[in-house]
Amino acid sequence: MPARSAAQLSRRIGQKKQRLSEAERSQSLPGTAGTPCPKEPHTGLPATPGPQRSVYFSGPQTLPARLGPEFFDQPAVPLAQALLGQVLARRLADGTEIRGRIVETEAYLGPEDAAAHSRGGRQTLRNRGMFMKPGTLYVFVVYGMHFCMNVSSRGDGACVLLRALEPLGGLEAMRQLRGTRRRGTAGRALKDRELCSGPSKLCQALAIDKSFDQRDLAQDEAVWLERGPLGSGRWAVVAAARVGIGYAGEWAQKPLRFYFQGSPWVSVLDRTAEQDARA
DNA sequence: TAGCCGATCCCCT
DNA sequence: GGGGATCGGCTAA
Repeated sequence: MPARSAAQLSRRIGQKKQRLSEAERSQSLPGTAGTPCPKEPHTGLPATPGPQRSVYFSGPQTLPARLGPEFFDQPAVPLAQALLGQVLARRLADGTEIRGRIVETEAYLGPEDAAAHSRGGRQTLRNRGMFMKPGTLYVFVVYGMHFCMNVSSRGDGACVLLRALEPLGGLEAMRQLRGTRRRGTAGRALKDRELCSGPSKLCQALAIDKSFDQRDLAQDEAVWLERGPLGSGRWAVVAAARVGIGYAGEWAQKPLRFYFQGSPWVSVLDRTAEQDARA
């Protein structure tokens, strides 16, 4: 199967990625508590101490860093690049807030893109979120058991897949959420690097499931995007082939995956693309 | 560390 | 009925 061999090749490349030094660990941001949502998962952890309300839902004195609809209203490629360095935030039912900096994305361009679920202009019940307004989430099930999270961009059927995060806050909640669905691995704590280094891993770590499909990232109270303190300015960005789409012919080779060069949090490295980026 | 491969089931044709 | 934007355990070296 071409897709499988491409994925395996990509994984081989990724397994060479550099070790994460302890010094590179990011410190957790202070958590905040908010209004629980009845159907949201609980981590079982006590809500982190701090202000009772998130700054994003508090009084007018606080200046929200939340990214609004205008941020998402750009084509898939620039949006995929602009998302790098921004912070994805999630508030669980028990008030625990989880944050991660986006370090890897993939652009899916719409009907002309043979790798996109919207290829050929096909619009189904499943992929409706791809055709909704920029900033709408498109969450789908892959391989029958994993979720992947996309953000729709400008352009019908175009979107950006979020592939990896650098965990910033709520790491213990992430670890717990990631641990609940793993088979036969009770006892082994996941390393920080294993929490969000993949599209389905980050969905697990942030408790993102199908119920988040078609939500508005610019409006939702349980998941939102914050402007990263550093943006993507201090990192070189690698443009590489997308992962796991070997079936897509020439589209499989197009450099529509973007990640921070040298980031230990990226899911799959592409050394060739990195050399091209340096040249 | 590299490579192999099974799990699992939704959604589309 | 079959494919799939993944993950992680197992084995060999």
